[in-house]
Amino acid sequence: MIPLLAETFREHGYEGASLSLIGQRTGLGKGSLYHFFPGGKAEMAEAVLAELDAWFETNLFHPLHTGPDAEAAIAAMFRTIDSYFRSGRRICLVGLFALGEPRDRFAKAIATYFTRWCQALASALRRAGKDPALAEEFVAGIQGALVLARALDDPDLFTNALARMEARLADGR
Amino acid sequence: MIPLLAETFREHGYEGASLSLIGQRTGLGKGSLYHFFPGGKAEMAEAVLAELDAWFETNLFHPLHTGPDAEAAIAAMFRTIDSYFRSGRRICLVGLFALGEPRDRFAKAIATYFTRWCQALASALRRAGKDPALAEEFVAGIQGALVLARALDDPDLFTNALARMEARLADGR
DNA sequence: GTCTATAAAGCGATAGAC
DNA sequence: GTCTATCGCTTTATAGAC
Repeated sequence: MIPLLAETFREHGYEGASLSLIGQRTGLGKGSLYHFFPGGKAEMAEAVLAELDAWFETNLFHPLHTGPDAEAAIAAMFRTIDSYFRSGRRICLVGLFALGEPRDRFAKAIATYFTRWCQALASALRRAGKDPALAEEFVAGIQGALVLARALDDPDLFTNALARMEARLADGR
Repeated sequence: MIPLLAETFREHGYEGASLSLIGQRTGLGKGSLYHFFPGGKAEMAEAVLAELDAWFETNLFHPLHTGPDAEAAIAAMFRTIDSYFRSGRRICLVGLFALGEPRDRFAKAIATYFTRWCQALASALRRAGKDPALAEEFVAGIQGALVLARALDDPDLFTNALARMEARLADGR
């Protein structure tokens, strides 16, 4: 259910994902949708952001913070990210919301997502003996690579960008 | 006229910029808007993208390609970019369009923008004796930094990101 | 050229039968 | 819980007076 909503928002944006479109994708009528989400579309988006937040917390931030081998945790992050964003064929919903109109409405969830990502990565970098300032650079690099990959319709741009970041770490730069 | 349209699309997105909102910002009624742009909103966006393309060609791409001092041209690009994006307080309209729904409709203009930027920067990097592969990395880094700065409502993130890119060049990395 | 009025369609949201 | 029907509003776009 939530994944279907997430995919609809990802592909059409918050405004572009009309209730009728959401109904088609989920196979539910408006009555059912408002039964599960009395708050309407805004509540659907909140639910999506909450689930997304939980997923990243479990699969990315927690391992980065607590993984015994920090270097391995960072390498695992790059693999997880490549898989999550379908090697550049999928965009970041939070990034899309951040750039667009819905930013103000979901400002807290958006800010939390990026703050936690940067902090978790910085923590792992520190423990791995690398420059923690790279965290912002990598998170921004990932977001930018998603923009570029989608703009040029070339998913390889994303995969290559991830590879270059890992190479920078290996070089000790 | 076009700058007013551009700012409205930047702040509200393609779908969020309704004709009534555009009318408010430009001070024109719908009759006047359709007089100048018979194709409606799509034609307004096309005009904005065309003007934007011309601006970047003149102020960024051309200097990067033909500037006698390639290193100085790259430094000038960073200054121009910082000014254009209001030190992180303004987002990139093309990046926003690329991530969102209007991507397919304006695919050509979007792809051209990023392709030319990467090519121009790669050309300057090559002539400056740097790694031309950094071009994609920097363009993506700029886009990602704009996402992050807006997500966290912290323009300094953008300025700092630009500074780190320049530092990487100076270090010969 | 710029305005008002209006058409036709789609939007989010609600009500109520089942 | 799920559906259909509907409300009120906004949207893009057009028509026509001035």
